[in-house]
Amino acid sequence: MLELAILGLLQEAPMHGYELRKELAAKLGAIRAAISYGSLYPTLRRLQASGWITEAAEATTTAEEVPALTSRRGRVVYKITAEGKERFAQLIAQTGPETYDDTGFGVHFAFFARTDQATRLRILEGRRRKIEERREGLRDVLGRAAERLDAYTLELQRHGLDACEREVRWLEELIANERSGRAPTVPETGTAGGRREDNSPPPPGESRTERP
Amino acid sequence: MLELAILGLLQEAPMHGYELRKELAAKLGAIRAAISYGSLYPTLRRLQASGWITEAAEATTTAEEVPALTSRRGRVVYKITAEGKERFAQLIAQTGPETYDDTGFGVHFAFFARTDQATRLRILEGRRRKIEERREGLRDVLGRAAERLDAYTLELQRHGLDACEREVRWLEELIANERSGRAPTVPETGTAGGRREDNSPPPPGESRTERP
DNA sequence: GTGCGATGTATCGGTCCGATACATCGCGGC
DNA sequence: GCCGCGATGTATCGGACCGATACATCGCAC
Repeated sequence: MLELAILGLLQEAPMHGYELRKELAAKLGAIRAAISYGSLYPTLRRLQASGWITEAAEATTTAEEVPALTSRRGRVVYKITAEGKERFAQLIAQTGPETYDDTGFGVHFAFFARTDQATRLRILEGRRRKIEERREGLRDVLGRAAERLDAYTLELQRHGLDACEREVRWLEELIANERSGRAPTVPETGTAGGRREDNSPPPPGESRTERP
Repeated sequence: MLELAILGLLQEAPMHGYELRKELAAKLGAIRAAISYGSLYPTLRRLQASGWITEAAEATTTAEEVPALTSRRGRVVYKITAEGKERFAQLIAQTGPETYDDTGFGVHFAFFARTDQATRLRILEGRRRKIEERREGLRDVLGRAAERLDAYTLELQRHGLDACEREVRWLEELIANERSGRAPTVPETGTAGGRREDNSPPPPGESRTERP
């Protein structure tokens, strides 16, 4: 998952570790906290070893004129390679069971703008199926095993069930929208005043600036 | 976290691994999928080594009369010890940062019936604080960085924000209820004579919207 | 000029997951 | 009778990811 996320972000711009972490937090803030360096750096190393990213060390203008007694550890900027882009395309289109858990789905969804429509639909439906199963499980417990559980546990299940139902509805909307060939339209989320209504959909194929 | 959950479940009744996993799934179904055996068995081993649980091997009536050519691997029933109960009491009352993340909060909440009111309040408020912070982060991104992100990413954030707002409201309700409610204190069931009877825990959110 | 918070790279131990293996049990179908 | 098959049941292994920690630089306020 981390691998996919990093490759996706580096596709937008070269970055160093710290930056990557922040961008990741901004992009995935809805589904998980900031990623740990204990995962980030080893993964970067692995990606580099696989040839999917390269190190583009900071252009310390007029570089080694400064002897640097303490071997200055400059920040390391990473950049995706052509192979890396291929790898990303492969990972983003390939779905497995892990694609539908909370984190996996979140990461895939965050890069939907770079995903073809058929895959988007497949992922949304897979996610919906999974959440529906969770929902059924919770209904079962609340129905059949209710008297075995205390009030707090029951309340937890109820809250979870509510979240499931809500997510299914959200997914239904997205799926319908996807089928009709449009990007997500903004449903009335109670809050939020004037959000720009013209969220011009990212046309299935992305139209981002290629290679800055 | 797993340790706490296992100790809590075994406090209700002795169980073997498989059963433990199912009960865990039923009790925590709202927050996480079934726990993996790759975590469960090593943890059971650790708990046993620490003296918090003991192995109460199946009461194979008239035991070793059967030679058992293939050394029959019976199921292993675990039972909490007095030290284990102490350990549980300590873990359930002690709060750290991990108490407020999704899993940690879920596990603590699931055992609220065995938690004193002051701790319950502390945990609920800590969780609320954490979710409020997440909410602010999402609002920031949606407000300040909106044009940097594509429509899908924004939609993800909106959905996350919605979930945060909803959870905060849920927590507010629980907190209000806690402050005005009476303390339940559930004694041990199963083991030893349960002296005090009928403690109907507080109705956490009895005023929910209708549910089938 | 000094402390201090943000930026920045890196490692280590530990928790938990997913895949896999293997054995027993009850039951329906042939 | 017996055969397969799904549920029950215990167990291990490699890998992903986290949290704590360490250490270094930079800009800026006091």
